[in-house]
Amino acid sequence: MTNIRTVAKIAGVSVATVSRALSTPDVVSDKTRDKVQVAIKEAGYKPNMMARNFRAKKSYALLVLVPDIANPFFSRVISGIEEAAQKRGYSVLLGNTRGCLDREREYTKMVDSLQADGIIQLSARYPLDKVVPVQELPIVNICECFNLPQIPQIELDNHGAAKALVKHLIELGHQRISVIKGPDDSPLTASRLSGYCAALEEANIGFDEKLVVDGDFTMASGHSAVEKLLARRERPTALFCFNDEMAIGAIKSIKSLGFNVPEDISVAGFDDIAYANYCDPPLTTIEQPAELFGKQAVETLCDIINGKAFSTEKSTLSFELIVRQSTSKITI
Amino acid sequence: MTNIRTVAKIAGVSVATVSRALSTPDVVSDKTRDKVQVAIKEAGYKPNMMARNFRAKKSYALLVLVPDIANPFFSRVISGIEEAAQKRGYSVLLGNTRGCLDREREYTKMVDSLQADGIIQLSARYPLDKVVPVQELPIVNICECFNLPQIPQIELDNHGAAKALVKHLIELGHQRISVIKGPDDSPLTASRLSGYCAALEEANIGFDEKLVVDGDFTMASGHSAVEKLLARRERPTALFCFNDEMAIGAIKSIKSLGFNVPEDISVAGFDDIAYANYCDPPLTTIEQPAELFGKQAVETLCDIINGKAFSTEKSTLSFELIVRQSTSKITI
DNA sequence: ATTAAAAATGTAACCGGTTACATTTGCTAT
DNA sequence: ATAGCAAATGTAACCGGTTACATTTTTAAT
Repeated sequence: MTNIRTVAKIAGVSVATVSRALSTPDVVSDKTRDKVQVAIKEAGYKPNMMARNFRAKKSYALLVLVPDIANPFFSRVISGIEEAAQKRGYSVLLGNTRGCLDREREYTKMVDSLQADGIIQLSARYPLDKVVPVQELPIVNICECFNLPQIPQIELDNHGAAKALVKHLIELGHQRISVIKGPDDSPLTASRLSGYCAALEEANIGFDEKLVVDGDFTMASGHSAVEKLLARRERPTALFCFNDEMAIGAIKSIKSLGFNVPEDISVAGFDDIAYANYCDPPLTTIEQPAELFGKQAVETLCDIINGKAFSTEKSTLSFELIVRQSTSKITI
Repeated sequence: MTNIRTVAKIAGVSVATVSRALSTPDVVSDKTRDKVQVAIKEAGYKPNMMARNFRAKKSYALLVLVPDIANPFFSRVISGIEEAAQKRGYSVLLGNTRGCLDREREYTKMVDSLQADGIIQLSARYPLDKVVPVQELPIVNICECFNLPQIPQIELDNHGAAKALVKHLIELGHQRISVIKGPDDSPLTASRLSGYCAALEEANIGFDEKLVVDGDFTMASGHSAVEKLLARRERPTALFCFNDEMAIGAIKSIKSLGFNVPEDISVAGFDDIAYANYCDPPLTTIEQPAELFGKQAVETLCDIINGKAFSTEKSTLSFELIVRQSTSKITI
């Protein structure tokens, strides 16, 4: 393996000059720079980034901790992360945690051992036993936040989005609006539920806890939740699922029970995954700026890593209500 | 930052002993090992992996080059890669190439600069101008292969899968079977098309090139392809799409034109993405062992990296035909 | 008790860059 | 021509581990 010393020998200069010709070419004379370039070509020299990074005590790698990389929403976020990271000269390390705390902890050690400069976490669990300053463990928490004031967080206006969606349903005449929520340990569940309640309250509709059923963000859970819901005497006329997958599962279930969407029951989701526009009927949902989550996370994390000023205020991104054909005016 | 020398001083031993206590504990006496452990705890020492890897000239990172991380099939493959890599002590670097050759080339340099030990490529383009031995650029090509005999490749039996699927359609009585193929520069297109032809030939059905239309693996392309297809005088009775996304787009289009699936036209896809079981009607398709692709790729790549024996034979994985409700007996 | 062999430990070079500091070279002004 | 300064280059230490080789300690055998 040719190294910088080989190049120096060929060019007839010192290793320092070769190093400078590469990293700070402006301080090297034109003549010398050319000599070095020729020598580099002749030697077939490729700088050893590990050596460079080791010296600089930086890995130039960002670690992404994601509960499930196969989730289409997370995929888009990661796509945004990758693009932004690449632009800034960082590489992206992938950590699929499957929601498992052990794996999160394990991956977090990569920062201690200088294998990653920082972490972007896409789920709501702080990976250490106690919170340390972000300078010590550079971390940005996005999409689903654990609400620690010391940690930079980027989140959708989940309350506002849920409220807007439910308001849309109410405007269509719906009063009995069911919810398939997420797991109770997810902060998304709480904020979307509060948005739901807020919309009901504004319209003077009473909250009925029997209309709220559990889900876990999978299509299968949406499917099974509906069976309970429609077995009841008094059926809801609309159904708000806390993500698109559950809505898709719910629609399948509703149809197989002999009902129609939206004629018998309106269904709405959350996320606007690619498929939402292709299901039958196309899904009314909330669009999230997935790639923007990734981009902002990278920018904030890089600021932290490089000791720049950054805000510990939670950053809130805006949503868009996408009305498609899965919701319609109530028909009696 | 506490380093190995600090620990050595505290423990009252040499740096070599500390290093050995960590990497080859069996050659260190019990007493010394304990002393070192205590010193490590006292110093709060975390080994610097960059230094270790630098010395070993190995990054212990595998680079995954994927054309589109948001593709649900690729997501599953990556999930399999991540799991297998983690088990073997490798981390996973993500390179989203968006099918762009420049980005592939750029990422490939990470191996030259020792930022990655090898590459798993999920698309069919060799990233260098000319092929070099895998020992020089450790690379494994999976899912969609460029057919270079020197490069280890793992692929589905695409010909056999397409043939089995078309045979299934023929057995249901279909004779006019349309195809929405992929881009012509993808080897998947050729092998799946040849499987289609083989099935037709076995059934003595003539090949009609007017039944084959272009697609690009997106839902939108499946949607628009159908419009051309059904505008014709003599409609096909079945449609084989080269992936599930296009099939989903096609189904939407078919329905919006007033036809029913499968009564008027049977539709089949390829990949068995999670959604295939939840669309309406559920999609007949080919299941690919996505995670297994990832696992085998990691194993082969690690063998190459570590100089072990490996096969340059193309490895072929088996598929499964999943018959759901989007295909049915022809009705006339 | 003595010695040989084995086990444990220490010393120091090494990996391939970067960079503080020292030195040399080139340029300008008198 | 020469001092004075800036620009260019060189020397060598340093980053934090690993490991070949040398040395010391322990164990086993006579």
